[in-house]
Amino acid sequence: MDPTRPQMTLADIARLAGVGSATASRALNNDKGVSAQTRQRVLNVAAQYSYVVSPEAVRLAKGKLGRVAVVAPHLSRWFFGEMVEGIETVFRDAGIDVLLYFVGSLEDRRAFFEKLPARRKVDAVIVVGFPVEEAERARLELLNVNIVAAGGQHEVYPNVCIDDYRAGRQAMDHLLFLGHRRIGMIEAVDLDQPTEPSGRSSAYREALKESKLPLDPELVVSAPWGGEQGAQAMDALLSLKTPPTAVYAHSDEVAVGAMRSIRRAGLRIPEDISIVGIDDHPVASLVDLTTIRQPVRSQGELAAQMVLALLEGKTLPEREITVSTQLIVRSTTAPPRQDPSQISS
Amino acid sequence: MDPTRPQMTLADIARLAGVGSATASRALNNDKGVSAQTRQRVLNVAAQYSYVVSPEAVRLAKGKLGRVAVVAPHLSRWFFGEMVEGIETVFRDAGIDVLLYFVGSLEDRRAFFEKLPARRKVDAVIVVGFPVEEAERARLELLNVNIVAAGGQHEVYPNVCIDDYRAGRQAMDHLLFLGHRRIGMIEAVDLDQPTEPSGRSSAYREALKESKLPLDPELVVSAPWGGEQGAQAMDALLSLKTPPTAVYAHSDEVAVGAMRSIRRAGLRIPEDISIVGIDDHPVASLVDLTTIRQPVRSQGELAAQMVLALLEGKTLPEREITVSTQLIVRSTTAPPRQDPSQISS
DNA sequence: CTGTTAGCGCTTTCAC
DNA sequence: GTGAAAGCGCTAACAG
Repeated sequence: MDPTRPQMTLADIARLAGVGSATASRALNNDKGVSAQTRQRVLNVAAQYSYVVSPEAVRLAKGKLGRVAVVAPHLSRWFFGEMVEGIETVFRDAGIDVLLYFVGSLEDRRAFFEKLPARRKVDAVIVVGFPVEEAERARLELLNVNIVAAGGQHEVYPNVCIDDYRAGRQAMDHLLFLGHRRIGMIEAVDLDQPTEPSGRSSAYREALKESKLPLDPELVVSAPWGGEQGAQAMDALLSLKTPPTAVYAHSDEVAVGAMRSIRRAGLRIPEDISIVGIDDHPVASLVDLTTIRQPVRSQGELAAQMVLALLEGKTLPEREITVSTQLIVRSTTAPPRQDPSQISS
Repeated sequence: MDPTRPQMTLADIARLAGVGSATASRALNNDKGVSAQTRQRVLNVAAQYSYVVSPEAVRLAKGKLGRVAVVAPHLSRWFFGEMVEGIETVFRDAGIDVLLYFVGSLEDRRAFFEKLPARRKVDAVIVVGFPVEEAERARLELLNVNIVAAGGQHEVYPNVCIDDYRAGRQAMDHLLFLGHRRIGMIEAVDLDQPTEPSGRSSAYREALKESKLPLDPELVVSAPWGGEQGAQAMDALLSLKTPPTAVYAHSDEVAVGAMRSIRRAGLRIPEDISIVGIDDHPVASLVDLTTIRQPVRSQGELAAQMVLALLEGKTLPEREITVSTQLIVRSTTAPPRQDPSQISS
């Protein structure tokens, strides 16, 4: 418990084993050029004193850090936690340490890119779930290391993500196929982070256009990620003269919030209103929410593997990996009750 | 992007500024004993080349790591993510780096304590949300650093957590006050981690005893944390000859799963069955779940602050901080419909 | 105030 | 095969 650690040094071990420190080093590192005998002797002594090398010194001496930074704007939300789990697992197995940087607020984020606390501490960085801005990229350059994006698509860096447009279309096409003609959308935005126009939004417009349906602006509302916000957004939709018969939410968390609003308004799901989300968050199956599933943990794993490859000096076979999404039909979607044309006419 | 970073060294800056490296060091570190002029000159040169010190070298030289390890068995679950957010925030503000170790499976956990990857890399470690076992404690000793437990009560290490017994009693007393006499409990266990008997369970027994109610073993079921598991456990409870009129779940996630089972069984909440959870997970308010709220993020912050204090050599005013919990009544609990005495008689 | 000189603990030539 | 010695980049005495 003594913070001032009186650790043994390589030199100690070497002396105890009766060899030079160079030999001790070689023995401990499994380097070749040491007789089996000598090596064993060193190993024994090391074990006896439960000696471990000082990672700091090793790094100083060989110039490699063996560490990577993971930067995430959230940790308590399932998507991000799951992503980080995937990342950590891969790096741990590769013997690389993960330095975690949580940039929850805009302020945190600014501070991170301004101060670059990871400078000279990591061999690479993975940004999780948010698009890096122009100015931030310039700062990141200073790190002079490889950057990979996970879950927040990015043209500039190698990345792994889903096809947001496609996911959105899967959701919309499902609703359209069921016969819905008046569909609302709850766009997710992140108040604490700069948001870029998402394929999830354009999917809505394109789908309507292809179905020759009008784009009614009042059917589109924005809400920060999160259930409560989704609930509020839904309230707005419900207060319209002609509420939608179905709602497409950008995330399950938002969708679940919306469901509460619908129920509180005395309406039934899916009889009166259908709703579909994106993610297949664990809660989705618990509330029987129809959704578009995306594999999150594997996105994290893939991103970490990309970093590993980059670190080994390999060239990535593909700078961009898109993992596929899948419609999961549960019980929050059904055909509209009455012919929507009657409503609008 | 070149992994072989041709960084400038302190010596370079010193030469460029026309001073000795010691002076340069002092200037950069804001140490006193440097004339404003000289300091400015050094600072200018450093800025010009956007120089930053090598943390590795600094640490080697001064023997402090400035890093702490956070060990968590989950990251994708709200409780853990929230906890880590709190921890990270405090350490970041203190200029300390967080090394993240995710020990999701029993195997990971064993490997962590066996290999102690954090050895000589951190000044302290925070274990999040799980009790450290005897044997593991012995291994941890080898790290020779301060250990603090967050969210998983622990008699051995300084820690911050809630009073599980009290939380359980708040839940049980609420149900009893409403008039329930036949109350089921869904105990949470962690299959992937060794579980210790929880105050949340004894609270159930004590509450019944105090109310002079019988302890019916079939009313107690165990389930791993998680909604699906909670749902299954609830199914078991529903299949009893005389199902409970109320259920006390050890966590909200489990409770939400249970709610699905209840609804699928065609029963209404709270008319037919009441249910209460623990946590006040974000989803709780979305499904109007009555629960016992615990402040999670602040537990993380407090734990980190304890570490900070320990690192400064201070003695902790209290080795154990208990944060309080609070009953949040929403709409999943109500008095039982019929006099329970009629059922049991 | 500032420069010189040792290390910090390990890896890595380069001789032996 | 093995050891001696020179760093890796910085900090911390110790002189000036």
